Amino acid sequence: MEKQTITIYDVAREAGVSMATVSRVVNGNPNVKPATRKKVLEVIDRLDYRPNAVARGLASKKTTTVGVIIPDVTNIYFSSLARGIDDVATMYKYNIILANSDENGQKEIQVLNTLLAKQVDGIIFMGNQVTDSLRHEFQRSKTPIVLAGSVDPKEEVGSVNIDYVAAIEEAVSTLIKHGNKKIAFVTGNLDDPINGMYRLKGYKQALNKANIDFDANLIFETEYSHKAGEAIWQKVKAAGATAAVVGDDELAIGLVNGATDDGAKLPNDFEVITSNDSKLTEIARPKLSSVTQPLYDIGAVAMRLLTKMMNKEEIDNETVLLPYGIVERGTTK
Amino acid sequence: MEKQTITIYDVAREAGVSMATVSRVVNGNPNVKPATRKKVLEVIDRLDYRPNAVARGLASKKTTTVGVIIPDVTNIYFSSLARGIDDVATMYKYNIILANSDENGQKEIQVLNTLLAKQVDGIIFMGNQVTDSLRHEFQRSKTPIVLAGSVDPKEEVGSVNIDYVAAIEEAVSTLIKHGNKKIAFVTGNLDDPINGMYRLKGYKQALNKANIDFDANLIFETEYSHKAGEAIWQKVKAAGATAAVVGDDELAIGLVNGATDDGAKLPNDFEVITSNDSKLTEIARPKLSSVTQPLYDIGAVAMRLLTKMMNKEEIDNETVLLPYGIVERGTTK
DNA sequence: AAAAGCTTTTAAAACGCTTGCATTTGTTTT
DNA sequence: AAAACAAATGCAAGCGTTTTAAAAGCTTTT
Repeated sequence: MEKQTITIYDVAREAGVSMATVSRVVNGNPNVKPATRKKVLEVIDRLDYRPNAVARGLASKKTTTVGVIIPDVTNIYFSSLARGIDDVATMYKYNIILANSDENGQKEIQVLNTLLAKQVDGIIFMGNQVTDSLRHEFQRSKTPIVLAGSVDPKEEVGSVNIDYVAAIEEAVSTLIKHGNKKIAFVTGNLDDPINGMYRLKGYKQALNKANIDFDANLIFETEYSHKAGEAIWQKVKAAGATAAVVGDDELAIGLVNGATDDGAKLPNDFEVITSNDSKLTEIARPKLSSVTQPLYDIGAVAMRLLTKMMNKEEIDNETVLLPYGIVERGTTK
Repeated sequence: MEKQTITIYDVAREAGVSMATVSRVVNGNPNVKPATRKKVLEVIDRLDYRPNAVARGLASKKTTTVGVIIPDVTNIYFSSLARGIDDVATMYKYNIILANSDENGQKEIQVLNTLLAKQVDGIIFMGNQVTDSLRHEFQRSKTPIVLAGSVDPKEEVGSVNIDYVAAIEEAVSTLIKHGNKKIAFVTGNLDDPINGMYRLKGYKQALNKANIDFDANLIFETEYSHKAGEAIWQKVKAAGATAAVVGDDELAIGLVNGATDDGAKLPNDFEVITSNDSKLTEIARPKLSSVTQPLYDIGAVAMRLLTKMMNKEEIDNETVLLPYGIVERGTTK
């Protein structure tokens, strides 16, 4: 008893029409007499027919599937975006192939290639940098791509982000306004333009406006993890910082916990503003002050943008910036 | 200038062999003379040929894609499993179609159907209950399915879990040993057999062994969120509980934060043991004592089991239980 | 009632690959 | 050197749809 699949051909025979007609009713093509449609629908129902999407994909050259390259699903920042992506994908009848890349350039390229082999209709990429080899692959395939919460300085591909420069400038200015002069800049990989270019730029601009000299000793590059945050506290403290802007919530909590466990009282002894406003910020104690970002929306808008590209619709702006804000919670005075 | 795809046929022509031969080298079939293989490989490289997975899928009836139904990627418990799933999927050359279900029975069925339409080779299901209609769909399709961190009391489908009964019994016994008599049982939906059957059973068994009467007022059913945890603190307190076992880490942190914000000092005024040992337990302050589960491994083993099923390999045991433990951190004396 | 013009329906050719079977080529045996 | 066998390759029939061009049915017009 093998997996006995029933095909469009069976339906056609049973209904006494041609495959083409069945195909039309399945696809909602209006050129079908209501009576015929009804008859076919009945047979479909009776036979419990389910169109084979693979065959459809081959014939129509559309798979209604999009690839999503994500550094790590386990990181709440990215999983929040992913949720937004999946929801609007579903809304537009697409499915998502999710692939973790660990921000490893080689894996990214490999994954990208298998996604293209699978004929995805589009791709959403999250990751730190769009390397040249990656851009090369993007170009080669004519498949639409949009970056979500990720940036391509050359702006050659669509993307959805917030204005990281302005956001961090505002965060740092807030910290300065509170009287801090030595503010640590704690982020992940500086090769990521979000960190090494935009956020850093915002940081410098804020210092500049306040006539504070830039001090390279206050720049800390580490990984996005709680442990890394705890570990870096001693260094931050040793550098004499009285506050920090941090590029990732988990990292920020690590720093806060490192400080607290070390006897510091936040926000009086030390202030922190983090960057992602994930739900972790409300979970931590004290609650984290943060740049706010519409995480879910970044994913949702990115996917929406992608649907437009896949449909070859007119697009006014391929690089969209969503609004950000600053919330002060327990880690700022 | 349309997306000009080059096919196996082009390669065959250029290399002066038949499609069959090209297919063989692409698929690593050993029946090809090394010299021919080399020649074909060169052409493939030169033409930058990339086999169309959709066509392959249609011809071979294998898509090397598995469907993953997940309640919510944003929940760290599930995303940890998902990470394990994806990693071993990649290891075995599979890709993953990820679909959020919100534990909504209707969405689950719908998603399941589109996954089957896409001809996935297998399915990993995470969700609270395997309803009859779901089981019906499982049965109907001959596609292999395994549950990860989810349970089917009827044991009709493969699954990977820990022994929830024993784990919670041990957790509660620990709390009893610490002198607690009124222990709250705080979880999500009791319709989920993990909560309503297994964990609850473990809870009752522990009470029973200690000759403590079961008190229905100490059972709290809510949703898996930080907010819900904060909210339920007052009720837990009002019920006179001096400790709690909690079914989800985010929920547990909510409860802990609710207590702490209310002036309670943990663990002396109140003890908590949570269930999932996700990274949140280390992030929270005080750190959460917890039942430990190998989250990543549950996903990984589930996927490994699925590969065996897809390969029709012999399987000794379709319902596997992984080891659990108890770690006492800051929320127990 | 033939001509015109629509609306429906059908036939059959793709889509790009895998695979069973037949054929060809090459190697051993006798 | 013919016979037997093994290795390598080619042929062609699928796989289950979509889609285009052509055919068939109906209505209206004249």
